[in-house]
Amino acid sequence: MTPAARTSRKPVTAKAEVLAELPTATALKLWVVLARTFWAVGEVSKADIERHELTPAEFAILEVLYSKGPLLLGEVQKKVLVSSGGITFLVDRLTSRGLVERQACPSDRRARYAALTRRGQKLMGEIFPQHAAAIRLAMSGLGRAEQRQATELLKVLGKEAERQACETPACKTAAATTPD
Amino acid sequence: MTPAARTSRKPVTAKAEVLAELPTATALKLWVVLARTFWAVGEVSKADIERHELTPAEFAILEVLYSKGPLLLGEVQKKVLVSSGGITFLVDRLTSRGLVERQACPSDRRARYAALTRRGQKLMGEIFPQHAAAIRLAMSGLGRAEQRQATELLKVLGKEAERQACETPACKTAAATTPD
DNA sequence: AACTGGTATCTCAGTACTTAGATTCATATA
DNA sequence: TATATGAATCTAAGTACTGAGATACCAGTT
Repeated sequence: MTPAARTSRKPVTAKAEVLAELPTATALKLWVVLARTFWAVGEVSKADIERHELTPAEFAILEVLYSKGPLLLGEVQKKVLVSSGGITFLVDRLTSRGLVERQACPSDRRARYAALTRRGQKLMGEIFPQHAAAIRLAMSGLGRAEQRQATELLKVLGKEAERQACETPACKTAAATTPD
Repeated sequence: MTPAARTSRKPVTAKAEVLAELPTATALKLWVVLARTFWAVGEVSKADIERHELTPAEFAILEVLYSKGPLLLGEVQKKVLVSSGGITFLVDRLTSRGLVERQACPSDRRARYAALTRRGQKLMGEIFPQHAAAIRLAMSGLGRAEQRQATELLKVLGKEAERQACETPACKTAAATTPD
């Protein structure tokens, strides 16, 4: 095909179709769909969490402590993606409800562990399976193989975006957390 | 293969590997990666938006008005995923900055349009292309074909999750918006 | 030992929203 | 027409955080 032939067969497409071919439009569309999908799943998740009088951020803390055991506050912060003042505030509130407690770190007197209390353990033992089932249902639009495929794509996407986000001066959170 | 043979060849895998095979674990992992990726891209987006003294929600309103033209407040609300009080508040603030104005709706005296002012148009004409480029860069971990694939998967995922989210009594926003 | 730079947590004022309810109007039904 | 139901927006009070700075500590250098 000659260059002339290529340019001359320029199709009569709608403006939107042409735009959809452009790299920027492809990226913007993915961003919109990503945001919307996150929102939708988040709403389902939130509806389940609110039954227990917890905010999503509080639940995220309980969840990570439940699955990983005691963690330094800074580690929790990176996992749940809140500000430094945020974990202090959230852990305070969970502590006042008797679900979480702080523990001293032997090797570093600045640092403190957050850990589930026995009551927190018991609570999560009851509500985590329900919550996991709700998430599983929320994800049921995709089969398992598709879910894994989506996970892989998002992981690659997120890794590069995270790199960019953290090279800006303002990024204090989440710097080097391997999402496993 | 007899049932006995199937059970007897039970492999000696690590606990995590076994869990990764379970449907619930697959879904939970996707949820975590989805949240983290959304956060990372959102941080990049936010960093760009804040250069213009705008919040992400404010920018989202400007963006949708810029690309779609005047829209009823309720339509804007569904697009940018905030509460009903939220758009009133946000449009008020954008109005006070001279970027947006309200217009009467001829066919329904309850309803009002939000529209960009000339100043808002001008502003978006300058900053939207920059922002689009930033998003494109944030998405550059994936090639274009992969981005389209991710978009398709997320669309299907989001559609089902949105259906579930909106069947709960608390869902007031976003009910029937086709993300185009 | 004193100093420097860096890190972990905390404090607190500020803010961007949310939630619940009120208001105004539209639409359908009797 | 009257009434009921529901939708679109607004109001006001409340809340879950954020961001910037303070404090306490660690680790390496002089």
